[in-house]
Amino acid sequence: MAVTMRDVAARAGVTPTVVSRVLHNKASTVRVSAATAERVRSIAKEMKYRVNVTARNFRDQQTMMIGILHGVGFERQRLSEGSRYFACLVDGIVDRAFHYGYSVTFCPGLMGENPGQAVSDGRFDGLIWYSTDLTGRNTELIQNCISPLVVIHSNENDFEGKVASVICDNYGGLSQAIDHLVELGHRDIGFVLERRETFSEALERARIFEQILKERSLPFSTASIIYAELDLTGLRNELRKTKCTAVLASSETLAADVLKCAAEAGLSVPNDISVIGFDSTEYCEGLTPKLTSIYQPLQRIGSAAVDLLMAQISDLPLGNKHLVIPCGFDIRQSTTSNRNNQK
Amino acid sequence: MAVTMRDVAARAGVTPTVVSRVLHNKASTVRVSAATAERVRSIAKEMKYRVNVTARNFRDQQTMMIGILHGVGFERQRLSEGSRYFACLVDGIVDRAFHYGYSVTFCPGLMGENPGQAVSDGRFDGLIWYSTDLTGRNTELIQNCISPLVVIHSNENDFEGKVASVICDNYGGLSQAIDHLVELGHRDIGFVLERRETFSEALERARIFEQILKERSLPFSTASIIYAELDLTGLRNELRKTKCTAVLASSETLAADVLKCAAEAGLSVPNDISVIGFDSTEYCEGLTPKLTSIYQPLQRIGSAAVDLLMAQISDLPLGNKHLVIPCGFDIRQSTTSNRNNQK
DNA sequence: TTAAAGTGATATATCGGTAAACCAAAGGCG
DNA sequence: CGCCTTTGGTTTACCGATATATCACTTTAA
Repeated sequence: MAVTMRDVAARAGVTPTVVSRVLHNKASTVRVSAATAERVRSIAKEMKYRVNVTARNFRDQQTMMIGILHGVGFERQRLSEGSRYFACLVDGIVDRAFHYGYSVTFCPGLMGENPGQAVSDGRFDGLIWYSTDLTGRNTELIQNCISPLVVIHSNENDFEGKVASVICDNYGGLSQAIDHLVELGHRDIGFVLERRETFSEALERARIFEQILKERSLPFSTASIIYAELDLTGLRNELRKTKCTAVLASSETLAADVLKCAAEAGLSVPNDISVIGFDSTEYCEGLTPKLTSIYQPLQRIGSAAVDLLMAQISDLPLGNKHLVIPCGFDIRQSTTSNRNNQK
Repeated sequence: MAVTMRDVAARAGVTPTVVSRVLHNKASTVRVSAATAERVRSIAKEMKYRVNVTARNFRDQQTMMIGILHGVGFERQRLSEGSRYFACLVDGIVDRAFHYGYSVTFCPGLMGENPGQAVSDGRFDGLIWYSTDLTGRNTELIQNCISPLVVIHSNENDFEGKVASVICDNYGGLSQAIDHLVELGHRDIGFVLERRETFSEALERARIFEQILKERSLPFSTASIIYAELDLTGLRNELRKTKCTAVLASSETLAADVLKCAAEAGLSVPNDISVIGFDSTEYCEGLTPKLTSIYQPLQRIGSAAVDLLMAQISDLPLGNKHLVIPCGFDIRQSTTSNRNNQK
């Protein structure tokens, strides 16, 4: 059906080997006359020859394919934010992989299996494991994986340093936010968390929040963590009675809820209370007041993971196999009001 | 490195052919003694043999891989909604493809190229083209594509009926919403659109909205389309002066804006004005009042596309190659207030 | 007793590309 | 003139799985 290298070779009156050499510029190592090369090239073009990628990959014992392991349906949990997280991460991964000539494939079904299996099955050259659940059995599977693997996560688990990983610098991000507030004169700072929160990342952030307050010798008590129920009445009351003059919210939508409740409670943002969110999408710009936010550069996290993976696949010496990507911080109106807001 | 069929065969004292037969239950067509079969099976298991997928695919001249063609960075446009659209669609596609034993791969770089190329290159067995931009050159490329291809889109372009496609029944969805409003006694119904909207789907919905109103002999004028700027002041005024007693918003976030502006304008929802959004995520549940919404069953759209594609790949006769997936409609408080709200 | 039918396995060829080894002819040099 | 080197190729083998053809050896039927 398709035009093969043999077809081109026949028409050019040479052997497939010559065609292969010409078409991949191996002329530097092996000798092909300029005339022959030109002839082969033009015939190949004329016949619209294209390499059969599967054939080459088979021969080279590679796949030029990266697998993304992730849980099934995780994006249904927190639809909007999870989806964005997913989409941006994938965007970063796909983009960078493409740059290396690699494609990216999904394999949700493989989650929970031995992750290296898919690689040794010849499906992928390497894997990116992306999940918020890095506990129990998963930890074990990941640690024992002998295939090229990079884990993208957010918690402290470092798999005894064995597994390459990309994490986001929540500590740095929160530090920036808190320092920003302190500079503005705040001392009583709260953290808003959803009561139903099982999302480990939010809990992790709350933990780090506490740590930083203590490091800065800022007041921390049980009252520093404010819980929001699905029904926002409670949050409204909490805000009304809290002595915090600034709060961080564990997510963007939660921050939006805080803004809403503050307004309902008759509190002016940022004059009565300053608010900082997590994740800085255009959504922040649409809120009133515009929301100051810490954010994770998701695309960069994705591309960094690919870089780490490629180093493993190519057996390059990789300097640091545990990348910590700094968080971004966008200052907007919810902490600075009518001063200039950056960006 | 990896255990091959030859290794297993050698240990079992048979030829690779026998191993192949045993491991794929071809015993029905070819004869293998029960004893040999058992021996081979246990040795294969003991040696942890797994087929080399690339090798088999090469031999069978297939890839067991579906490619998703989509624009680069489209999800940056309307971050939250685009991401969700993307994530859910992909979820549906991946899930269903997996069910057929297929994997799904991204190839953003191929958008704009001849889509069939990737298939004839032996990269994929078929393609799903997913884009809001199905105009101009893309139309031509799609029409001339000879490879298995399914297009997921929303506009009327049917490519002369040549190309298999999945579209969402915007007409049906909007009809339900409008009929729902009419049943509640509304006659003056508006459609809220972002002024900056280039998102063809929203424009398409506005067009259908107009059509349905006319079919129902409901009043339609230029005032029936309400434009929202990024700054919501205008929208607030529009709502204040509109004579519409109900509005549809072209997206979920826009509907949220409408709720907000209505509140600011002193209008009670749904008593003074009823609001219906597009897309029904948990976000709708979090709004006050909870938002009645039309929605696209994105996962289903994705899986339907895979079904169509598989039929083409397997050369099965496919009954209808133009699937229209019905929209869902969730009635909540923003149209019915304190009556029972479904689900 | 012998040909036909059945059983259980082997040998071969192939998918397309390419590295490695090999080789014929032309040119260079003492 | 004979030997060595360079040039420009060709031959061969292989990656792993598997369909197809083939082949010994039984068993059965006439």
